[in-house]
Amino acid sequence: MSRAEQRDEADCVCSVGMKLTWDINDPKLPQDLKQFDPFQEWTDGYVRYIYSADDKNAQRHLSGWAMRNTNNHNCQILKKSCLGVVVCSRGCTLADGSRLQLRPAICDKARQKQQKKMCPNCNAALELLPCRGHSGYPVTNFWRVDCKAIFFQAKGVHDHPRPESKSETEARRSSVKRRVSSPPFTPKRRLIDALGPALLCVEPPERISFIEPNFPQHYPPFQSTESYYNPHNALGEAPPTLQKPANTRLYMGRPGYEFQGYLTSPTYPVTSDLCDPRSGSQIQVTPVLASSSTPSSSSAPLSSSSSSFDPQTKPPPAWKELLKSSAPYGDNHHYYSTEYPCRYPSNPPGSPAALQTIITTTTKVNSVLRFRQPLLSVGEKKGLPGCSSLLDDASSSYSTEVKVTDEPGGVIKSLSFPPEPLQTKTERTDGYDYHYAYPNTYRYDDY
DNA sequence: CCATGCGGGGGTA
DNA sequence: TACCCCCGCATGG
Repeated sequence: MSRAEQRDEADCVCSVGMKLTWDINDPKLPQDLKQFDPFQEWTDGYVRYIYSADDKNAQRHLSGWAMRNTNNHNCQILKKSCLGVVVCSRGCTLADGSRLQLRPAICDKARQKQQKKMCPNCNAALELLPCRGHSGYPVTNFWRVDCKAIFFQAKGVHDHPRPESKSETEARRSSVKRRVSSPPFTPKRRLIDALGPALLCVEPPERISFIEPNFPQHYPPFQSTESYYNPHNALGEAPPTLQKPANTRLYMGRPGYEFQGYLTSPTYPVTSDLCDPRSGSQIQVTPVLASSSTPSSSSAPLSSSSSSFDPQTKPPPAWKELLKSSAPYGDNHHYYSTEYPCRYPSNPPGSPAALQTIITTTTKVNSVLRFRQPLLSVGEKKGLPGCSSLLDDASSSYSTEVKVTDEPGGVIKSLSFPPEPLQTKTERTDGYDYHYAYPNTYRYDDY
């Protein structure tokens, strides 16, 4: 790599994964990686990240979104699809103005059970708002392990609010256990019973820590490019700097049909992604974050926010495209499907979204891989956990140069998302029911 | 209990 | 053949 390229890379405020051109299905993934991306908890959009194989969160295939394992019949690539978010079917507003946004249980049975419960606030039924962010199908995340790296690729743009994060859910769960075992019955107990661990967010934010220190719950005032690209970031000993782009992003409403800037749970840092093309409205954030949110910072190393540096990471509303009513969940969700603004975004013809759908295949990649790379050791078992790399034999290192080809990766790379103005005005027609404007997630503070 | 993974298998285009 | 989803099983916290 030339010096110029190195510099370029250093200056480029872009994730490592997105800088390289690759697709999760490629026979050969980039090799000799020198940098890794810090773990991203809330990925959204058609993004790619490359984590260190030592990154525990990556090893666990973690995601803030409730993702469930999906069988793609390919042991090399783990595929997970988004379950959406559980909300009050009535869309009631909690005392603090927030709304209920529970994390769908991953386990099918647990989820069914969960949905039978009532909204602790208005006693209405709870409803699962499915994700249809990927051409009508749930957003999918793909994980693939290569000896020294864990490749992550996401396809689709979540068209629903964020559920509480896994850590929050767990924190509450444990919290519930503690309480349930002591006090007999209190008004609050009712809520607990109603939602199980889901609504007991009584723990102070501090308690809700992520598996790794990498998850800044408190955002430091600044982050240098160095820290961002520091491989150690992904190793668990991350410096206390802002480095979780997606994670720090407030799920801002999308222009035209946003959730009116619904935020994630109160425990999340108040940061916004003003550079998010989808963020039509802007939020005033703390000076700290504001600094990394100014338009000019989109190219500044100060912010590691993927949302601010990578257009592909934050595709414009157009991405919500194809959420045609004919989609899988088309009718069931009268409420959401017909009124939920994000369900009906406009999608300019030939939008990246449309193109992207072209590269979403993963199933049975083995066969593909075999075709493309005879040397591939198909016999390899379980690529993910270990270092089963199917690339062991790939003596030649993968070119890290952008290859503009007809390959999936090439397509991605060549894509340039339409500037947000394009759809800043879509469908927020009058009829829009703001029931689903999520100013916040629920918060339980009637203690 | 429930999160996760795995893999068989059905349905559809 | 590609891709989606469901289901049961096993494991582990």
